[in-house]
Amino acid sequence: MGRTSTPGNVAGDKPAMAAGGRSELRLNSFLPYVLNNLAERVSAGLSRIYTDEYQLSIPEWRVLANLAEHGILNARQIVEFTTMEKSKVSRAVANLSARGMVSQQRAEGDSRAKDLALTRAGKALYASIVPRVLAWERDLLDGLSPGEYRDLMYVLEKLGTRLRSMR
Amino acid sequence: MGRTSTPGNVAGDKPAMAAGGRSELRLNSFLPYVLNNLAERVSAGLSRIYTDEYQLSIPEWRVLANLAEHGILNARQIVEFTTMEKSKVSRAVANLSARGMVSQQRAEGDSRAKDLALTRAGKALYASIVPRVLAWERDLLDGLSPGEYRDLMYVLEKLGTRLRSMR
DNA sequence: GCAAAATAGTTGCAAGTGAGACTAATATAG
DNA sequence: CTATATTAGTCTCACTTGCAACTATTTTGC
Repeated sequence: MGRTSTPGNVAGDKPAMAAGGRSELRLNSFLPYVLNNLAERVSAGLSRIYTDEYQLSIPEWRVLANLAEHGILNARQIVEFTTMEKSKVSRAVANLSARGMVSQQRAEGDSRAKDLALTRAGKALYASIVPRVLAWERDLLDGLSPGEYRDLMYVLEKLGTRLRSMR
Repeated sequence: MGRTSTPGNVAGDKPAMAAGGRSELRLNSFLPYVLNNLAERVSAGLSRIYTDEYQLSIPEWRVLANLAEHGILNARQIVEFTTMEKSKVSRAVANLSARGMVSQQRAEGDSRAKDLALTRAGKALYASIVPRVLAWERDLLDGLSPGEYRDLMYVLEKLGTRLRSMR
């Protein structure tokens, strides 16, 4: 599982050119474009599971998943984890709460904040969705070798870090 | 530029498990989640360039870039290239047209369709943006080795293909 | 050659969104 | 302490979006 050889050099070379200054834009090898197109299509494919079958919006699903994973969180923490707007999080929480999936309780020691947690029903909902989305991911990743998968996740992680340090 | 060794195994192993059926979801190694978070943050960072400084919305920028790259296109083709909603494309085209950046002309042989193309002003606008977005991308990619970059683009491409065959 | 289906593109409408004003509570500084 | 700044979360408003309905044209099938 060594280098992922690129048959036909699909991606083209890295646009380094620090000296020499070529400056043409090819969308198919422009990372922001490629990344966004792919992410949107992945999101659209996956979200059909929890929207169609569980009437959860994407923001609601993200809140659900983060609460499932981290236990008790307040809205600000969810904002940090998801990079969603705080108003978006607020509304997603309100909806989930109205549907009895999330409990809210003023936080001890800071009564501005609310401790959010999944209710029993929320956990059950989450538990019923997880296998479906994992299966979907598995299906998507099917063509990737373990090495390719690791490379991918590693580089995405690296880009995320880099991005954090850019502005 | 060989295997991208993963210090500390940031990404975790590929969730293959075809047999054995583990089923826990960890968001930080759940590709759709990681991909979307990254893509959104990349998009937010990059789009500041053409929104703040050129008053272009993201859909408008995408239309502009596709016309610059492919020459004459109709709206349907832009929809294909960008995977944006056709109404979104329609409105972006209308705006660009109103600002004199895009010309429209009924297509020969099919008078439902319109041949869209950049005007001189549209090309000039595009030409002034390209160096900025390329510089931004270069900055983002700075920490990546050429091998990592190729791995990334190759795997993203592969996922895109896979996705197309899923539905 | 014509009726029915398909396609290109626009538009109306309801829902979702982002930005920022706002309320309430807490932290900071002098 | 008290005044000021900061923070958590909600809410309002203007704008964007997605969907479906719609017009106009072209293609298909009989």
